[in-house]
Amino acid sequence: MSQTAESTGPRRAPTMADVAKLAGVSHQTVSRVLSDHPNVRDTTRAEVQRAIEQLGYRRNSSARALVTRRTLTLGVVACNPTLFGPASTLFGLEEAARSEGYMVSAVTLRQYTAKALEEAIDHLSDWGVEGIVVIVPHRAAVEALAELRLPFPVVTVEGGHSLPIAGVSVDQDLGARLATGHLLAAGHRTVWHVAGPSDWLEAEARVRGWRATLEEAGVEVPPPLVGDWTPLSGYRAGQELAGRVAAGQARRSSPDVTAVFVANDQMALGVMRAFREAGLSVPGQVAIAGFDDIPEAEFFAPPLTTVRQDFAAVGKASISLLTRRLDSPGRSEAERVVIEPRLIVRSSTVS
Amino acid sequence: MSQTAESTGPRRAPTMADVAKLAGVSHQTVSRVLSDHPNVRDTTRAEVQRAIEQLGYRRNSSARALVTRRTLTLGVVACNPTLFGPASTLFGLEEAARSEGYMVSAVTLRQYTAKALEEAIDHLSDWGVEGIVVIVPHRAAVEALAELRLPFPVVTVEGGHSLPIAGVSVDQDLGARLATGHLLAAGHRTVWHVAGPSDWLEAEARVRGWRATLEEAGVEVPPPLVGDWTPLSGYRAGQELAGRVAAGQARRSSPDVTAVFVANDQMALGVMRAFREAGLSVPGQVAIAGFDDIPEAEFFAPPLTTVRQDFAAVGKASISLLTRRLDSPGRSEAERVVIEPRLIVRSSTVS
DNA sequence: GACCGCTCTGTGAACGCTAACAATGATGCA
DNA sequence: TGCATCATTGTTAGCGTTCACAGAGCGGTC
Repeated sequence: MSQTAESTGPRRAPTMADVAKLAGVSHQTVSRVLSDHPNVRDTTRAEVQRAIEQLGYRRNSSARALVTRRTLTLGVVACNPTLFGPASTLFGLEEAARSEGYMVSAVTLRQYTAKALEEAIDHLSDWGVEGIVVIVPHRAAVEALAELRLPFPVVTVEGGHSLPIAGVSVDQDLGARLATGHLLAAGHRTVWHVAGPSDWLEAEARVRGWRATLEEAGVEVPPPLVGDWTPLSGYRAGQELAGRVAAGQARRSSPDVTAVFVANDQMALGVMRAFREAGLSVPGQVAIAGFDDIPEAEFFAPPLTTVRQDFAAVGKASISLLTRRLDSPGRSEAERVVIEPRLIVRSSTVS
Repeated sequence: MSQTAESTGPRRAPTMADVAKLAGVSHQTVSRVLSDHPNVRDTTRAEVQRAIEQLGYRRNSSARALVTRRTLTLGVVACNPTLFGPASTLFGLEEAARSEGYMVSAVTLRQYTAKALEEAIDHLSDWGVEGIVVIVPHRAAVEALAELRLPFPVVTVEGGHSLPIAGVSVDQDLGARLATGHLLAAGHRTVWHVAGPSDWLEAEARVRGWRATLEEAGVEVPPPLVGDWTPLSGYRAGQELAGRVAAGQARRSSPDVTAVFVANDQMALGVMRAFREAGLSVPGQVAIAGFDDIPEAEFFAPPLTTVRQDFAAVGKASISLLTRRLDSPGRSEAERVVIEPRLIVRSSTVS
């Protein structure tokens, strides 16, 4: 009861020659039919089609790639596909690639070292990808990437603007300004910040936008706390902040904590838990804004004001940047696409 | 300032023949060095290695695949890589595949129709995958899959047990029993259930486990509510349940709502929001348990009791199942791997 | 010294496809 | 009718590997 039919033996996959013989034409004509070449008589084409279906023939991609020198495969190096951002980007990216006729192969990274990145890229090169998208918004990784002289085009996602690599990114600075400005407009004297890890480019840009907004408004800039994107680290930062609220009137060394801009929604969740445990009401005593707009954010207690990033658009854009490069290998300037984020106001900042 | 060096022109990638010429040996010897064949003199091997490095030579995977008839590529069809489960599975799976020397190419599905599934598989076949993992725990999809007679092995993830396809799954029934049993043990008269969409196999299995536990305990089985995995649908179900609590003593047609087992954490979040808005305390008036243990669950308000699934293990197991099949094509029985879930008790069920 | 067996290396032929060119027949037009 | 043109098809030669086999050289055994 094996899957192969009858007793024909192991029966190898049919080849173009088999189809040709059955249809009574040359293999080249079969090839022409498959690649939609115009100069094939309709009756011949039909005959070939029938033979193809009858045999269940499929073109051998390796043979094809060998002679055309095109594998039609794109590689992706992703940091952690469990995070909402990278996962969504990957989703949009794969769809875009498929619709342009490419296959995408992904490699995930456990560590963000130059070595791990090189290994990942090596692995992809071994399989002959025509280009890669790197979704590792980590300073060290992007710098290592810039050093590498690769024989195919590379596009980064959130790779920053300082290095000469093509890339797509959301305007993190603007996002941070939207959130911080929103809190200031609500009447808060200043806005505290729980940042992401300092070696992440996104984290850094969000700090910049937050700081600039405060400085432009001429208000005091409190020292930012630093987390690692996880709810737990947000929880720790929240405890620290709650402590300051409690100290309150007593200690006048830093401004009151009445508003916090947290660098991502997961950490904001942790911060809110800490506040809850400390008996602080949100937004009554402290207003909180996050970043990302993960699907859960709307249902947090209270629903979280946050900055939405269109990750699907990011994925799509990265593919179009990459394929554009593949089509015209001449261009070498580092093209950049920037996508605008949007502020989503919910009840964690307005009562 | 193009990426190619000097004025050597477009310069094609070096081939085995180039390496052979430089090292003063035949291409076959180069091949032997690359595949670690024992019968090569050490000095020769070193010479070849040096030539390889000097030229920056890489084996052409297409040519290799053509002659060996092995693409060393595995395909994955995933439903929605934005969900925590599939994403984590993919993560573990990719890592396992890579360590076994395979590349993985993923295709994502927007719709769960037989047609979409077939297209996805077609796409993968076109690129010559040696086998595929299907992460689409949807009844229609799995049934369609069972109909397909594919020329390569297929492994499902959460594909149910009714069909003769190899697969890996978490024991959903057990998970539901753990959660429901936990709530009964805490003294609740019965446990309500917010289920996932009925055409999802996981949802169905969780309903089964929940119902069986109640029946075995000899308590009344309330009618299950149905959501679609999203927090919003959980919110709606929560409103419905909150209404019943309010009706309370008045209406005796169904048992009191004091405990709810929700089929995933995201919906549980929605349920909790609805309860909060209705002024119901968790776990004071109603206890809630979820399923999945997403990273956020621990920081919900209150932290959520839930069932943890080891998705990384699922991914790993699916690859080992698949590669085992590739290595011994004879076996055709539908092997199944079942992974045990674990109950994580937090304060949403105990005060 | 003839023979065997072993190690190391090279030669030639696939693998299944596309590209380039050649060949055929039909058609158009002077 | 003759010649150029075009549509349609076939033939041949690779693409860069690996596999199967052959061959050279060497040491040991009887």
